[in-house]
Amino acid sequence: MVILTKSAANATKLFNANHIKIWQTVQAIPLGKVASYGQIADLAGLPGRARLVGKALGAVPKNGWRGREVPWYRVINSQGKISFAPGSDHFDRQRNLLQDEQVVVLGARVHLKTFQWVPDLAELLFTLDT
DNA sequence: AACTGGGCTAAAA
DNA sequence: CTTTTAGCCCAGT
Repeated sequence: MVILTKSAANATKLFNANHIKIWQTVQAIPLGKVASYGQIADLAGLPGRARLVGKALGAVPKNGWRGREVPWYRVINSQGKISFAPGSDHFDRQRNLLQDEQVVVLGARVHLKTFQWVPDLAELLFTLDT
């Protein structure tokens, strides 16, 4: 006998699944590099869902994921700018964390030509793993 | 079943 | 180079 429960629990699991993919992809961004929301969405297998990446990063568990930190602050928008309002607490926190790892932030801007993560094949395979 | 507003974006100006 | 425009997707209400 077969019971397919399309329950709320199941739905919740699917919802989290996308968040988890996003967190894992963000964990693959190397120290000192940044990526855009859209780039993370693409790498996570969720093309077109840049905004979901923003939401997922706002929902990162306090202790990280699977015992590792999720470097949410390495994700900025496609223009190379921090998306939080300049001067806000969030903005300052993100900028400080980036500068702590040698990423140069001028105003709200990071020079993508210099600091954007460009994963090679090996790195991509690694993220597809877990 | 609308409706809204986001840690967005590509393209145009 | 920067800013604006017009989509976009989706979770929460």
